Amino acid sequence: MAHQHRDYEALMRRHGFRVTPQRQLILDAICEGEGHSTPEQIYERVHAKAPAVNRATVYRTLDFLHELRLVFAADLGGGSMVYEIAGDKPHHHLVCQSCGKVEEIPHQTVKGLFARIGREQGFTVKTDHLALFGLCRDCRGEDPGS
Amino acid sequence: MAHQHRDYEALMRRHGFRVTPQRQLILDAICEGEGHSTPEQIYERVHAKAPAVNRATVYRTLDFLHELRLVFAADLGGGSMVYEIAGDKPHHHLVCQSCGKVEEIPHQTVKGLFARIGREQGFTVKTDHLALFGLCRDCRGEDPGS
DNA sequence: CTACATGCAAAGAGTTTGCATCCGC
DNA sequence: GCGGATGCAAACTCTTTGCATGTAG
Repeated sequence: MAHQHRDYEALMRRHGFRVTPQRQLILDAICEGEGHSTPEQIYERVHAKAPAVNRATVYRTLDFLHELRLVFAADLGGGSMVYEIAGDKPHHHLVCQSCGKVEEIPHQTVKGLFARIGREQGFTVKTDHLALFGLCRDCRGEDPGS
Repeated sequence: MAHQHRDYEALMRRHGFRVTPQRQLILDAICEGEGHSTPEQIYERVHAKAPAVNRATVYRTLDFLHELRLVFAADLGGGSMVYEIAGDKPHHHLVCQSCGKVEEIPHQTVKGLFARIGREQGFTVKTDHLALFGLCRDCRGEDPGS
């Protein structure tokens, strides 16, 4: 299926897990998303190709892929977690509370903070997708009271 | 009821809202928590004093108090939001994924990042309680594969 | 052939909503 | 007394779980 990332099949097998069609379909669906996908979106993409696949399998597989570090998981506050294919450098998100727009923060910007926390508090930050909420360039200034 | 924070009654009335016994009880319960409380914990504290108060009222009131900025809300990943009385300087949290311990990050540590994001990306961060997940001093080094 | 993975259906947690009643102002 | 606030119960969303069946290795 030519995923852009490295040999996920070998990774699964090396850890003693099986490579099933469902796992491949779900991984494909995450890649198709080009960005963040909710479990429901992933389920729908998979379901379009393979109607027999169950929601529970999607949830179980997303946990599984996240544990194998094949996907990133983030809570962008939309009610569901969102998942994204791993492999590129980590990046983080700014979520506008007014218009809902999501923009990225380069890891470079955040790196210093994580390092400082490691140094000063002895805590290793493992958040792979940080989400910060606030007002984007277009919406700030429009939101007086709230 | 001598809350440590400023005149919440006037604030509510100024915005055209009513000061009800439920709202006072819920505010009290948040203060008693001394830290983060889930809606359920708050409900239980209120319910002990006033069994007639309903869960729905707790949820509605927490939203209400958050909108008035009388309480902070944070998602520490425990399944429920957590609420804390506002008024002190903002602070943020490190949540250990191994032992569950929660420690604080001084706002000072995070401030630089928020400022940088405002400067470089034109985005005003409004996250009042940031939560970062990872491994605390005691747990790092213990967690090889995962 | 055996243990891991899946499908199904049901349960579970946390939260929200419609509507009649209540009560603060 | 008017309109916001509450209680109640039901619904709703997202996710998890038990168990029988299926299948990868």
